[in-house]
Amino acid sequence: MNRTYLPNYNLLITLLGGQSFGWDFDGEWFYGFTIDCAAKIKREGDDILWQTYPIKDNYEWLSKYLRLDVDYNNILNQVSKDQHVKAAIEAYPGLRLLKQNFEETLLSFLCSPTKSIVGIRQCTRLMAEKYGEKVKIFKQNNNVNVLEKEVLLFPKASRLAEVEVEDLLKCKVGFRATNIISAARAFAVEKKFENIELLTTEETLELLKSCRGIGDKVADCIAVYGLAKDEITPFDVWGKRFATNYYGLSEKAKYDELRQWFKNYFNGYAAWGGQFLFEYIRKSNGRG
DNA sequence: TCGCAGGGCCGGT
DNA sequence: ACCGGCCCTGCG
Repeated sequence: MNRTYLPNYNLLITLLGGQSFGWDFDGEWFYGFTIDCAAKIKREGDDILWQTYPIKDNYEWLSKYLRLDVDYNNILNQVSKDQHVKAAIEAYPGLRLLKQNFEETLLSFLCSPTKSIVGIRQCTRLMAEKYGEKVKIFKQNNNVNVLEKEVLLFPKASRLAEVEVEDLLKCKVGFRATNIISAARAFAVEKKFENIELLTTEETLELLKSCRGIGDKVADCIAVYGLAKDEITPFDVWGKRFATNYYGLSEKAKYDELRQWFKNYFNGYAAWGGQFLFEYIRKSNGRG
């Protein structure tokens, strides 16, 4: 087991808040499956205890996924522009943004339209069970490694590219099935996203939106949670609510107007400001 | 039990 | 620029 000093990092709301869908918390450990790694993490004071599977002690993976390189205090200063954000930071101290694997983010957010977070989590689990690679997780008993559980990783695009629609429908993805399969093919066969990390944010969004099933909102989610594009934030129903309720934007404002307004307002850190506001307004409306 | 909304998107008007 | 339909689930 590894120990890493990591104060001011709210694992609960960051891992389970709706950025990612593969984490569970049993009251002590967070267990997660992603496309390339399974992990367990536990908070202990200012430290976290953690392990990765099947590649053990993979700090490189952990550091990238949790974005341990960001200057968090600077980000908080940058986004603390008004009473609403300040209240949200107060309410959810240590909330962070993840940088997930792009392939996984692409495929999991294709499951998201008109679904609740609970529903998306269910889809990703069913897809992992059906198409994912199996990984064994161990725990230590008296210095002996004992099998703790087997988890299934999020499926690869190359696997999803070859499944039948009928079969994928068993994962309760509904009308999103064909979109998921065609995006998986675009990724794995056409190599459509090969150079996506080199593109500007605008180019990235255009490329994503050229896929069936990816509109403004899903494109933003993939860009923020999978590519760490910090200067934009996704606007779902809750995002539109904080835009109108807190900042007086029109209910009829178009998506691009919202995106541009918050991009300017948060000066390059709209993703962070928006994430605080999203959690804040959502929970204050009873989605605890 | 039923109705509704859920981290929307697309195609027809 | 608007609007209904989509496949299904959890929740009041």
